[in-house]
Amino acid sequence: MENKQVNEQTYRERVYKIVRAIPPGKVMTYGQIAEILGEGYTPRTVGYVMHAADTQTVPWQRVINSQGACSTGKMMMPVNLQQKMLEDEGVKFNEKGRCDLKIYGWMPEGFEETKDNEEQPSLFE
DNA sequence: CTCGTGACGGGGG
DNA sequence: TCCCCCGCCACGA
Repeated sequence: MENKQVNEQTYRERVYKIVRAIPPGKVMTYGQIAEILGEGYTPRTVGYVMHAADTQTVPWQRVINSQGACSTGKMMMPVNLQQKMLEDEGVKFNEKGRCDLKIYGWMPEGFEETKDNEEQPSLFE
């Protein structure tokens, strides 16, 4: 392709692509996404990117912080909105507004912590 | 070009 | 468990 813009996914779109792949009832953390995308990405920047996400085409509610809680705060809408949307998908939160990442946490195939397996380049890079 | 900001994370007390 | 501090990097002013 001569037009590089087409082939070159923008910094943000790489994040969105992963978010769109998260199945309902599952969640991912900012740090996890940053780690999958590799160098150049940090939890901070992933959050920044999510801030500008198109809420109509990206399941933004499935991205939460490493504590298992919604970090949306009160900046955009009722804090409960994100949590409520997730609960509607079957994610259970405790009184402190946290869910169990060991249960609801999700990762694209081929990334399962690579215990004794080598690192896989990634299907999202 | 520089500066500040932010949907974060992890370590330490 | 909670609170504080520091590092991280894209992006707008």
